Order: sequence, then structure tokens, then C-alpha cells
Amino acid sequence: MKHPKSRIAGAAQTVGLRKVAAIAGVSTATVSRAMNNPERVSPELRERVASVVRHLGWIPHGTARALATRRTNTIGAVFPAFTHGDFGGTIDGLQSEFSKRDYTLLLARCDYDYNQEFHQIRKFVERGVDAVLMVGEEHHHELAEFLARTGTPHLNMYVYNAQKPGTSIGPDNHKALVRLTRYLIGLGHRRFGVIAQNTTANDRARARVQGIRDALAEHGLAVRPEHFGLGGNSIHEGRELFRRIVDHAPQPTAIICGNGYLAVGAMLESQAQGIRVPDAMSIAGWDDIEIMTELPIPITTIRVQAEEVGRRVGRRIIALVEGQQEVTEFECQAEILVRASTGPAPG
Amino acid sequence: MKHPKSRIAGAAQTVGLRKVAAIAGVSTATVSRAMNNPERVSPELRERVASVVRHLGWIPHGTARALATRRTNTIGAVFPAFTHGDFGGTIDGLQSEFSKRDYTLLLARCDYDYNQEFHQIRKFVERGVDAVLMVGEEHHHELAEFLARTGTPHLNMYVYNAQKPGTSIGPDNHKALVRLTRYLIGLGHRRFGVIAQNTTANDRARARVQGIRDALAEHGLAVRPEHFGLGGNSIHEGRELFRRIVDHAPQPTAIICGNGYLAVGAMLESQAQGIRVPDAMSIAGWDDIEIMTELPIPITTIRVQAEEVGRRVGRRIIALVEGQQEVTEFECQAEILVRASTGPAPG
DNA sequence: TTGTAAGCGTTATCAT
DNA sequence: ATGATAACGCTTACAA
Repeated sequence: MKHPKSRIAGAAQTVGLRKVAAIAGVSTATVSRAMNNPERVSPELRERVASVVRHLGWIPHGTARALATRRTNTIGAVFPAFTHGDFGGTIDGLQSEFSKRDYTLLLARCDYDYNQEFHQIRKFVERGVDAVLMVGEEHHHELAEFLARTGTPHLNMYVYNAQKPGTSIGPDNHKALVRLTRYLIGLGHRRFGVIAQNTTANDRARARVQGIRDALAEHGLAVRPEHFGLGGNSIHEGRELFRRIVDHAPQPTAIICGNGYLAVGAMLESQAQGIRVPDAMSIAGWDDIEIMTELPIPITTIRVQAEEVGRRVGRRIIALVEGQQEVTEFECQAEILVRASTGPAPG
Repeated sequence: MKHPKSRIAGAAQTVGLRKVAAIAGVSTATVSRAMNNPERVSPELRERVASVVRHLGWIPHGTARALATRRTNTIGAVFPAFTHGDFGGTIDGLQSEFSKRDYTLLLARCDYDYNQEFHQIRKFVERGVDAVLMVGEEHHHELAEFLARTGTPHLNMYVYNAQKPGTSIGPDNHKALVRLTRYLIGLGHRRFGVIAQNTTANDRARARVQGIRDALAEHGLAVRPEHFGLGGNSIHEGRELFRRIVDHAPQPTAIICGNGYLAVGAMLESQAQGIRVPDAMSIAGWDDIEIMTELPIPITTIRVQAEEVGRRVGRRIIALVEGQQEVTEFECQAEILVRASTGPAPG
């Protein structure tokens, strides 16, 4: 481009495959093979090449490699947020699985917005990722068609849908909350409060709320509108919504929270208001964040092994990219951890 | 490769630049220009090309583009952890700055290990990132030479070193703790406890501890070995180290913690032990995590605007990559937030 | 086992 | 303003 005439076929200007080949006195093909398929090269040449590579400090040009192989060994993942819930653990799990197989994780955040999610995924595909990972199974309405058209392998995380096996890996959010609610009903609770996570662009949160409603309906029960609050991911909101809910008599005897911080907020506010937990009020959450066990009254919650989700997703998506058969369990367990914050209904 | 003979010069097989050009009846150069420098193409052709692109749903092949331009528009950042401290906020700041300029953020975690950090950076460079970002200014001993040899622009985050202007952006960790310690000394405290963050591969933590020691030395004071503990990032460790420290009489009257979770642990344990804060004991931390203000006794701490660090780093590294002049303030403020957990020394 | 050379899908130079 | 074509640095089919 700059010196088109100075580039004689085979001549080596920059430190690249050609130069290595020239100095080692072999062809570029041999160098390439020595790097990628050492067993196909005679020990002698292999060593000679390795030595030259070391000496020159040559770093293979990944972009050129990607262009030639049509693979980038890169997988993109879009998360609603990096710090919420246990996404951090999942990212760790993904990375550990990827680094084993020499894949790189490309991360993006969409802030619970399907447009942003779609945008980030388009960027990923333009950048040439081999596959994309997303949270949840509900997305921008054009996404499915886009992924199909571009032939991009993909996987949904944090959801389990028995109807569509293989499309997602995660817990059954609905079932988990059915079980938690039944457990509380079993303790005699009849009036429930819910501090749910905002359900906009969050099908997991929606499924959990539906699980609560369905379990209550089994007993002819429902959450009163004034005992239902929507919040984000903060202790502060948990406090505020708790306060609003207990303001409306008859108070619920049990409050289920959509995530760990909301639950911590509810717990701290109950303390501040002198509402005894669990004697007068049971509190349960979702996600097992450390503070839940360190407060004076540990909080009953549901734990999903976030890192294990990441590892399974990692293995599965690599298998998808490489066209291998792989047996993965798609459903991840959501375990109820019963702690001191829940107990028999008062009276 | 598969059908080498079937590829006649200019013929278009897959949906690519060639096909778009062929259908639009222009050259590939014109299509490329229409996409990247629309102003250099006549409005008529520009529209014709755009229409064909839309119709075919062509997605430019980023890898090929990167090979031709020698730029990937990708910047890699290695963090010790994604969830510790306020790294999440910094990542947000980076992303917001990058997305404005069409850069993509490649993220990796090194788990407070210089070998892993070096490894991840090598991977980044192989994959063709335009620049790399790291946390701290101490790294693997070969890293500097590697970055110089490969000509990779780079920047350290979360540190400020007046000696080496332009190499890093962040707070002056040492100075911040000198100030915090002086403030406590000013309250009459003379016996100090320290629950420090592990200082292995963490020069920020080390600088902070040194700041404490230096400020104490100004008054002829020092931390007794039995009042010094090293921990990670958990409430649990904070509790344990607090317990160990107050076990050794004479108890310190003030304890400084290396991060938010350690401080929360110290606070919860002091409550559990019935040690009144701040009357009998002052507690201060680093990082302003939400729980610190929501506990019954809010915790005095130091806040660094993490997202602002990310934004500044983002702007600066893009300027470095694009060879622009750019005026950035390299030092970020570390603000002491005085809350109820610190007060005059007892007696 | 090793070499030759086409090809990956763009960009950019140079000529028109 | 547009077009023809070399070049980007590798991999790989095919030939030897």
C-alpha cells in the first residue's frame, strides 16, 4: 500500500510469518504447520522454527489468522449489568472454561434494554465473534431472524425452558418461586407481600413473580396490589418498598423479594421499624449474596450456582461452535436456603 | 480453497463487498468509500449502494477490515476482578466512552496475579487490540518491554503517580490514606488497627497501607503487629480480623479497613461484640458501597468516582491510539466521606 | 514431510 | 468522482 513496488513476492519486510520462514529456511506453510499442527512437521524443522520464532519474538497476527480460518475464537456475551445478581460469578465460569480452550470472552452490557442488547450483538457479529451469549430468552423482535440469517450460534443464560431444550441453560425461575412460595404457605402464611425486581426486559423476574402468583392461586390466594412493589437492585429501594407495603393493613406476614439487595433492604427496614423477623414477618429473597448471611438475622434465599451456569454455558457454546456432540444438563438447580428470616406465620 | 478454480476475478460468491458492488453496478472501492467516507461519493451512487446494502443485509466483515486497516477498534482491559471495589463502575465508564467512538471493550480478569495479567495481555495483543488497560502500575517484569516492543499503547488505571505523568489515571492512594489517618489522629486517636487488603499484586493496597504508616509516623505512632491484619474482599474476613485485633489489649480506638466489605465486616462484628461505634471504636473504610450507608451506623469511607475514572481512561486511551493531543487530568479525587462510624477517641 | 500459491474480504493507492 | 488491483498476514488444498 505504501510501498507497493518494494514488496517483492516472498520478500519479508516486517516480522511476520514470511520473515520467520525466510530465516528458518523453510516455507511459510511449514512455519504455520509448526505452530498449529506441530505433529505434522518433522522434529528437526519444528525445533528450528520454534527457535527462530523465539528469537524474533514473533507474535502471530490473530486478525490475519481469523480471516484465513474464518474463526476468531472469540465469543461475545451481553449482560444486563455486570454487578447485579451473580453475573460476576457466571463471567468467571465462562472465562475459566474459555481459557482452557483458547477462546476469548467479549463482554458487553445492555442495561436491561433490548435495543441495546440487539445493538451490541450486531457489533459482535460485525467484529466476527464465533457465537453470542445472552441473558434471558426474550429479546429484540428482530434478533432471532438476525442470528439465523448470519448463522451465529447462540445460547440464552439464566433461564430454563423445557419447551425449547438446548436453547438455554439456567434455573427454572418459575418453578423455583413456586417452591419457595409453597414452603411459606406450608408455614401458615396467607397474606403475602412481594418486592419484585423490575420486570421490564427481564423475563427471569417476570417468571419468578408468576411463580409466586401461581403457587398462591393453588390455595385461592393472591397478592393485594398495595402489597406488591417493583424495584431495582438496591438496598434503598428494598427499604422504601418494604415501608410502603407494611403501611397497608392488614400487613402481610411474609414478603418475598426479587433479589438480594431488595431483601437486605427489607430486612434492615424491618429492624428499623421494630418489626420482629421472623416472628411477626418472614422475609425471603433471591440470590445468595454474602451480606445475607452476615446480618444479625440471616436471610432465607434461593441460590443458583452462578459459576456453574457459566461453566456449562461455556462448554456448550464451544461445542456448538466446533460442531461437536456434547451432553449438557440444561437445567441448573435453584436451591432454597432456609435461614432464620422465615418462620411460621404469626397467630 | 474449496473451489479455487471457480473464483474468477471480481466474481461474487458470498454476500460481501464484491456482491454489493456487482449488484449496484459499481466497483468495490466505491462501496467501501460509500460506507466509510460517504462524502467522497456522489449522492446518487451513495444512495444506490446504501439501498443494495440494505436489501442484501450485508454485514461488513470486521476481520477483513481490520487486516486491511491494521486497526481493530478494540481495546483490551485486564481487571484483577470484576466485582471487587468499584471496577464495575469503571467498566461502565469505559464502555460509555468507547461506544461513542465505536470502540469495543475486551475484558479479562487476572485474579490479582501478574502472570495471568501478562498472559491475558499477550492474548489481547495477538488478537490485535489497539491498546491495553491495566489496573495498578506494578506488573509482570517483562510486560513493559513487551508493550514497548509491540508498540502497544497502554494506560494504568486506579493509580496516580506524579513522577510519571501520563502513564496512569486514578486517585493518589497514598495521599488519600495519609489524609484519612490525619483526620483520625486529629480526633485524638493514638492506637490504630488496620484491616488491610491483601497487598500481593496490589500496589494500590500497598500504597494505602503505607499512607497510614507514614501519617502515623508523623506523630511518632505505628500500628502494632497484632493490630494489623490482611484480608481479601469479604465481610466474613472483616469480622474475623476485627475479632482478632480487638482481642489484643490495649485495643486500638480506630480501625481502618482496606475495602468496603472488610469495613462492613468490622462494623457488624463490633455490633455483635457490643463494642460501641464510634464511642469506643471508630471504623473507616475504602470504597463507597451502598451497604455502608444503610447499616444502622453508616461507615466513614473514601470515595473515588469510579465511573469518572473509566471515562477519563477511555478518552485518554482513544487519544493515544488515534495519535491526538488530549488534555486529561490524571489525578482523580479521593473524597473522604465522614459518617457516624468515626468520632473522637474515647477517654 | 515439505513447498507453492490461491484465497480469506476488506482498504487504499494510483490512474483515469 | 470512480475504477482496477495490490496488499494486509495468515491458512490450506494440492502438488511434489
